[in-house]
Amino acid sequence: MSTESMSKQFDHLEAEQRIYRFWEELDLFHGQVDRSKKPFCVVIPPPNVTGILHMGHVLDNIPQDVMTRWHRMRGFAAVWIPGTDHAGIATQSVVKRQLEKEGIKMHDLGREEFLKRVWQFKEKHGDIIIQQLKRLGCSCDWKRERFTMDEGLAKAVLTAFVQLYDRGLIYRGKRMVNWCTVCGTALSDDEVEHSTHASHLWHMRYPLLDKDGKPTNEFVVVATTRPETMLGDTGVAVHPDDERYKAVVGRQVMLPIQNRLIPIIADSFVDPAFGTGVVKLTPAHDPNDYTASLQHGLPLEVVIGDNGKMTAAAGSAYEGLDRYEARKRVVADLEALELMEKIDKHSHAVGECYRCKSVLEPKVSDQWFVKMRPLAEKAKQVVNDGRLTIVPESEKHDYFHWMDSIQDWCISRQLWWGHRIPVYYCQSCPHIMAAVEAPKRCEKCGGASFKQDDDVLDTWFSAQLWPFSTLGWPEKTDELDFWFPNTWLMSGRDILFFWDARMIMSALELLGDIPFRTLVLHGLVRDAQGRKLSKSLGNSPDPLDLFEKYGTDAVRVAIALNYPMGRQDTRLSEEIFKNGQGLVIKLWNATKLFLGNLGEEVLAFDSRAMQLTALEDRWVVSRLGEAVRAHDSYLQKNDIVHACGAVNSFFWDDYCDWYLEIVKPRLWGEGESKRTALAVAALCERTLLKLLHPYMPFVTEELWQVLETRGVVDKADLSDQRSICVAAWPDAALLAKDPAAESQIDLMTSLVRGIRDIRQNLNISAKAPLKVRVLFLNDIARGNFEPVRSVAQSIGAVEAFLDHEGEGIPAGHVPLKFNGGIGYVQVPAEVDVKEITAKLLVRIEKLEKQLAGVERNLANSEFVANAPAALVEETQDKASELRESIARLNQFIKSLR
RNA sequence: GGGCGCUUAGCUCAGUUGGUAGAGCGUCAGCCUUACAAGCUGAAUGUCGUAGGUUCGAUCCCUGCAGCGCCCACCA
Repeated sequence: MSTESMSKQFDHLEAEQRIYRFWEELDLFHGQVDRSKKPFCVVIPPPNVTGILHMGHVLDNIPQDVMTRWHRMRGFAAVWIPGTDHAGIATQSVVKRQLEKEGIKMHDLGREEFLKRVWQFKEKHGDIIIQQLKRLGCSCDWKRERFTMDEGLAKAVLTAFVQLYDRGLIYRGKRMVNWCTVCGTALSDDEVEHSTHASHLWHMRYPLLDKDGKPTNEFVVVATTRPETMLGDTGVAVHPDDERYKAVVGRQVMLPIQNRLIPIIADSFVDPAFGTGVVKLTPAHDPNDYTASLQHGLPLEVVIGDNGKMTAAAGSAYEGLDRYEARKRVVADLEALELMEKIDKHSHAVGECYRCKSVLEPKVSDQWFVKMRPLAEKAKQVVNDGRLTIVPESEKHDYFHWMDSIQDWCISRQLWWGHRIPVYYCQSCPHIMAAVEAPKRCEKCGGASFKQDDDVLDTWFSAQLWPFSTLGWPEKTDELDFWFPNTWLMSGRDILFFWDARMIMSALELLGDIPFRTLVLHGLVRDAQGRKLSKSLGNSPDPLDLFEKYGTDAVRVAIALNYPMGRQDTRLSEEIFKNGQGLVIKLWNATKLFLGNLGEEVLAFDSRAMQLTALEDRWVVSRLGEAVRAHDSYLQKNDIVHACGAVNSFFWDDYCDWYLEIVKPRLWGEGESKRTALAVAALCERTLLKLLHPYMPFVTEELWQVLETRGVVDKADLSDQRSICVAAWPDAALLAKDPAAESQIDLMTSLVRGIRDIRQNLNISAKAPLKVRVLFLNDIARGNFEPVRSVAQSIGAVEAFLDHEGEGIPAGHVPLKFNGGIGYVQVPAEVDVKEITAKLLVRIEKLEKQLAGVERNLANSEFVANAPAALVEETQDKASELRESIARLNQFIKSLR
């Protein structure tokens, strides 16, 4: 590509997919076990197989791609393992709904046929999210793509189950669990979301019987938030020490509507201060009541069915009614019976399903559980002793708290889509067996007939194995040996407990090691008003729209520069994407400037052997090295914002705004000076493209190819030249710091800025030549000035710099301060004296304010006595400096009159 | 109910061994300067949430208060 054909801007719509195909053809992302290199392994948090890309994925995956690309370029044996999650509940309900649209009921179809349909659905839609991750530029090893229900992973899941079962860490038990009536399955405690609802506290009268079981005119009044459950009451409880009710303990009440006699018992779980101090007991539908019923031998009466509708036991008047409809009905019926004492307003928290948001019902049922206590202890240990790092550290607090209050994990789900629990019930005896493969004979009785458990496992059960199941566990593979533990894991804060914590526990238990060395958690993105992104609010931009509008590189770099580090969430606005786009354009144009001046020449240089004499060349190389060092040290600390920011500000502020502006005259000229400037610019270009590549992979690849085809070659750069993806990361050691050059350029830029400031203040045009007298603080400053004299002259449009001699401000000059001395700019005759005076007075006022502050400190004897000597001295210098400046300005104003 | 975080320029946010504040965007002013007007140059703007405490000195450390947010939680 020649300069002429380098288009005006980067056509991201045309280029991105072409470039991604190019990478795939070269097979650059396939990680190989290579023991001569250091391993780097990241596993993607597997998106739902039927999902589509949203901003959450974008947020998750950009840092992973940045880290993977960075390590790959740094010569690690890097692999980023992709894949998808079968997402039990979500996928099953999508397919179920789809079938219903066709008028097919899932249960009519039967388990086997239904699963066939889900697989078909998966085959059809499973690739969408993968293609979208490619659009995002993710450099995943697609040859290692996995699915949580593929053959290998299924084996891992069953093996894990059997091992935990054999160690006594998995058991079956009758418990009260959270039941989602919409999804039709039990959930774990972590899948419950609590939210506060404004509701009522119904006070209901239960007619009291006397000691002999005869009706009385008395009542006990119970308070409840769920009146419909009274149909299943099998008792009433009061606190044993509650004087108000001591007399009635042991007596019975007539449960209204049901007309059933139920006992009044005493139990200390009752809070006498709440409501009336009397609690109705519905053992089948309340966890506390269930516990109490076990102690007091109360029966279970199930009145709400699995589908959220009232059962036959609720009575024929209620059977089949939705639970909320039944609530209204019960309240009305009790009112009609004059048994409703009062209804208070009351707000309380209810548990909701994290998937479908419907209100959960407590339900007593047989479920499978994992014993978490022993696992949690080990998981705390590895974080405590620093083997596993959590970033940001503040999240450790939540982690430990969760581990400390952990309950056993309900892993059985009453679904069809998922890993079927590998437990077999002998049909000839009560023995049950857990096995990866269906057993042939019963260990106990030798029977050959088995029934497999109907339930499937929680999706998070398979997800927790992801860091090692994707590497081949339970087989002893080379990959597992090399890449486990994973290097690094990035996830949103919202799945710390669902996923991250459980991976830690299962890896420790099953492999005896941590799953990854560093866990990095990020916050969420919100919209410009600070609201959560959600479909219903319509405030969640489609990432693909953003890619098309701004370019994927622009979106990526914008996210990187605004990443929600730590606990803070980040607000997204179109503004940041526009800025990202600006950076892409700027990079494009800087390269265009460089190539435009290269002409048809071939530029083969050796950066290691370059003898830089021009000050700006030495300076920019020094700054470049500083940028590499800053970037790497930030990214080492997982600080993507500052890492990317360091490169960004070098590129824009140092390279474009100063270096390129300074060397333009050299580029327009001829000869060695031009060649050197081109070589330095080429070094900067090549280095910048590499530094920016993890953030902006597409445009940097495009420009890298342009430089390659134009023969811009650094002989010192032994990069693999096929693609920037495998180019060698810049070596900061070759870009040594040059303090002399830095302070010289610093002097120059501050001087030029001072002159520009005066031009603006006095309305002197940018090009009008000025005469400037300079007075240096010392010989060092004078020495620093000489090499930059001509540069400052051209950049500052200065006709001549003259040495200032003598006292005070020369007549008709306005003073400025720079890092190294004082300058006096000769004021052209046509400038308005009044205007200058006014502006100077403002400046004097500011200086005087500052001086007052400093003098106050110095007047304080305790400050002088206690502050470090160096600070006191510094303050004194500052005071005299300020006094001098004020005096100078006053003198100048006088001289104008 | 328990725990945690946040409060800094008009907006979004940086700011660690405590030494009176920064960036980007926006605003204003001047520039179409042969890479880029999606650009360049410059300017203005802050009792660092509030009341105390420690200190010579507090945006920073401690305490109370207010507002916002997050996580955890079976008072019916």
